[in-house]
Amino acid sequence: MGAASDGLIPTPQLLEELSQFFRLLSEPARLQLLCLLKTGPQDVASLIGSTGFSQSHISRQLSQLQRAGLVRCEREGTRLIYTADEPLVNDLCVLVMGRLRERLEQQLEHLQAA
Amino acid sequence: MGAASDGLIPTPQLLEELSQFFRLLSEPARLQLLCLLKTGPQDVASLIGSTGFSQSHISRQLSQLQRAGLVRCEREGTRLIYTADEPLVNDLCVLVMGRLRERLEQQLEHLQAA
DNA sequence: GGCTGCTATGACCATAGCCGCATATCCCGG
DNA sequence: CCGGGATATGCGGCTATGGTCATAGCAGCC
Repeated sequence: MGAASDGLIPTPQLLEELSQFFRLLSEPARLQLLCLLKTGPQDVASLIGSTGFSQSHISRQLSQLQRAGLVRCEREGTRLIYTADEPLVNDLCVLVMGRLRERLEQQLEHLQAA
Repeated sequence: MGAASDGLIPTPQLLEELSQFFRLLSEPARLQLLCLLKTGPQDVASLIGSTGFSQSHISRQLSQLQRAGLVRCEREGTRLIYTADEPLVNDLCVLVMGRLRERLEQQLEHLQAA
């Protein structure tokens, strides 16, 4: 399964868009923000407190995520409440985590065999 | 499904490993190599020809992919034949492509509605 | 309107990573 | 064991981006 697109070579544009998407997740700070927001909407102050990053940094990263549609925000008084708006990210992380786990197990048993 | 880990905040190490994995896919060159190899094993010369990149660049990228276990190689005479060794990558790409498609459709109908 | 607190942005530095050139290293075949 | 082709690696230039500081913009409240 998943074989529907096997054998197809993506166009350069698609390749670029795919890699740009993965690039968003390739930064620990952004991934952390997404994971924090996964647990529920939060305002910027909370995110700053949880991560320890500067306000400007948080703002930039959230902008990127918002432009990509991974996050959305709404005003609450003077604050902005951000919300993760893409279950796909979580699914991707779960898949990759499973893979990391498999690899560790393989390394472990390879070690025990030797 | 996939909801088993909702609400869990990854440790810094896990965050780092996840993002490192995504970083591998965040480079068009590497993603292209993976897509080319997805169609079947190839030797380095073919990859150079298909991509137009220099030999040293190809070699470096393949090294990275190999260290990550996404690719594996075996000798055939004097040449190295590389093989994509991870269906996960294709699955991830399919998921993201579906998401890109959805977004384009939304933009389209949003345009028509206006 | 002016003040206050929150968020976004411009300027800037430091670093990481891509990429090619030249060269070293390796491995097969003779 | 040696030669030649194939692959890996040291080096350097360049660009992109993470990260901070200072500051501008902006929305609400008195």
